[in-house]
Amino acid sequence: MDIRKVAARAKVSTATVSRTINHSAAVNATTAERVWHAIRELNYHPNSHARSLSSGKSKLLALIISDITNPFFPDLVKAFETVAVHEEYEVIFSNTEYDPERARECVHRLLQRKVDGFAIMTSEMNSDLIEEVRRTGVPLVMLDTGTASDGMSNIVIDYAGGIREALKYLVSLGHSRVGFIRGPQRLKSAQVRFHSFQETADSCGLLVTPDLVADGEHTTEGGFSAALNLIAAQPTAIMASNDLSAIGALHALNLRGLRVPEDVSVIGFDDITFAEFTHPPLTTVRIDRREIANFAFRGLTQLREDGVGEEYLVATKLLIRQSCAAIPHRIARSAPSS
Amino acid sequence: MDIRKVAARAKVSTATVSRTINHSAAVNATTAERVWHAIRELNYHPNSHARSLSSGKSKLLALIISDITNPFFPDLVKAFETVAVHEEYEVIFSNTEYDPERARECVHRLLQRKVDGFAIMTSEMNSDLIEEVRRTGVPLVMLDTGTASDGMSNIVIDYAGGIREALKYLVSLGHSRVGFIRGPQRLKSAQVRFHSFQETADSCGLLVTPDLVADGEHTTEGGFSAALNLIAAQPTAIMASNDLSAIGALHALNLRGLRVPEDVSVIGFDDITFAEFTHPPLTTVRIDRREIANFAFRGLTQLREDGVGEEYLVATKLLIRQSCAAIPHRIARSAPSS
DNA sequence: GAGCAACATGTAAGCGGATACATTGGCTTC
DNA sequence: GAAGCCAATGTATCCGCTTACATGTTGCTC
Repeated sequence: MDIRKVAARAKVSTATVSRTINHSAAVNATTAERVWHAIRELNYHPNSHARSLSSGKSKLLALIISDITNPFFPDLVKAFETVAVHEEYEVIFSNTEYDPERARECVHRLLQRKVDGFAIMTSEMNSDLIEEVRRTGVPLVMLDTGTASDGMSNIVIDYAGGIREALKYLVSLGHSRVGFIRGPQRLKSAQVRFHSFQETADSCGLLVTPDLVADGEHTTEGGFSAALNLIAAQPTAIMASNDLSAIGALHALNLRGLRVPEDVSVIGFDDITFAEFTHPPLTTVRIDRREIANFAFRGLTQLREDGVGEEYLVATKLLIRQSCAAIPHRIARSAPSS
Repeated sequence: MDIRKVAARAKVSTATVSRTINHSAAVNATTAERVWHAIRELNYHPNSHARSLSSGKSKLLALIISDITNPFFPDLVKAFETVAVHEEYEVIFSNTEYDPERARECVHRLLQRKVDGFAIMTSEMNSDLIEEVRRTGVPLVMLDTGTASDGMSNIVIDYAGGIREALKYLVSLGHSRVGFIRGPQRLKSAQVRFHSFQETADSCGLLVTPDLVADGEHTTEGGFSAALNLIAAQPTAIMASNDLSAIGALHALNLRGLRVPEDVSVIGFDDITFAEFTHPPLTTVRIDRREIANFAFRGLTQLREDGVGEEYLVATKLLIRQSCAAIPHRIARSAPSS
């Protein structure tokens, strides 16, 4: 079942069939109708490999993420797939498992598939690898870790703004001893969050002693043990670098008999789906993954058209739920009840 | 940069290069080394479309799921991708969004991509569509909704066993008024769960009055309102058709001031990642998604080799956490405290 | 030393479409 | 009515690889 059969059936040449399929304007409407008819009759589906081979376009987009199991990603993947499919692209997505070596393999595999674009939504990617992709000329959109330049666009999330808004909110509730659960400091995105926390704390006159900072690795387990450590410093609030660690913290607090938000307020970051269903529902900073996905797709399209990269800014937004409370005025400076 | 350049560089024919790349035994070791060397020097990556076109194999697998945003799927997708990539396959995955029409589009798109196999892990798929795939001769593995036959394998999850185990556990804790939150009854998997609940209840001498059954649509929102309805029937335990609705139920109960598990026990199904982090941690029935993924991949491989489908059985397992408690003996038959 | 495996390598024909270029026929223009 | 044009379609090449078949080499047997 190939284009020849269709051509024979419709009594035209293969060229005309091809033109019809590709909606070329040069085909007479009547002829086109005859061709479509033959296509339907034969239940013909063009071979995309042959198409890609001769046209040089695969209509395939690569989406590289760290780990689909991390609740940050599913929304992103879904949104990206939705736009892509809508624009007649297929997406191949790949997990790097936070491993630069796997990332390298991913990229190479996908390069062979001649993808028409790379959306790399992860940080574990060596700069030489990125350079390699750049040199191939395949459009490339990065998240946080890129730079808008020739052939590459970058999506920047306003982590700093989010952290600032969140911390100021805590301060407005009367908190002054705020603990922070950091993410892996090798990730730029985690660095920025922590840095922004420190800066905002400074500007608000909060003292950030070392015992108010713990490492949570951006996981629930990490958040759990980090919170356990933080408890000794008797914070009235804990801010986590992401929701997963905030959830871990919630559990640690619960285990220690500390009530949230009465004894300790907790605030997360990302707004994963589940944040709404923790106990109590988690106040957090939302990052809109659909917006990221849309920017990524748009960036790729743009790059294909004029080759010049752009920078896209994704805003964040504080989402107040029920895991933070004001400190009763008269005891605002004392330790949490215990 | 094509195979010709490599051939020239290594001073061999393109055939030899091709053989080398494909690890054909016919190539002399010394020659092969020279070829690999040239490949490395030129940083050559074979064009997979050309490969697929001439070999007839795409090394591409289609994984069709309902919605990556549903926490049941990420583990499955990841595990499937892991085995596939390990065996040099790439996977294209697609969301049907629970929509048969989208499912049809997915299948057609992927048929054009000449995927070497379909893993359809979703139920919203008309039987004629499945028949269509079957006729193409592309290996096909289904979840729950298929039948082991020519060119098609089926993975069967032991929902009934899981429900039975869970309900018997509740009974062993002294519960006799158990509410059930059903899933969408158009899904076979949800039907089976409910049916098994009724059956087990019968065999244990439990009375399942209509007010003890509510529809939760397998979502948190659905579970929430279903639980709200069930409360009127004063159950001592609520069993949900999946974890999402169990989580919704947890919230409803909490909202109504009912403590879990002291006042009402709750039990879920699936064991999504988050089940561990609810408050209290959710007792549930685990379905091992990695096992499903492995079966799916193995099934596809098998089908390619001998074309005859098999049936794979996935066991379920009760996971006791903290959302269920025994009814104090003397009030075992009375209504929950209120 | 002829004959013949067995192995290593080369040659060339597709795989199924896209598309540059050629061809055809009808229509306008002067 | 010849020249020129445009629209519609056809012809044939190429995309980059795999592979059947052809060819060349070596070593072994009798």
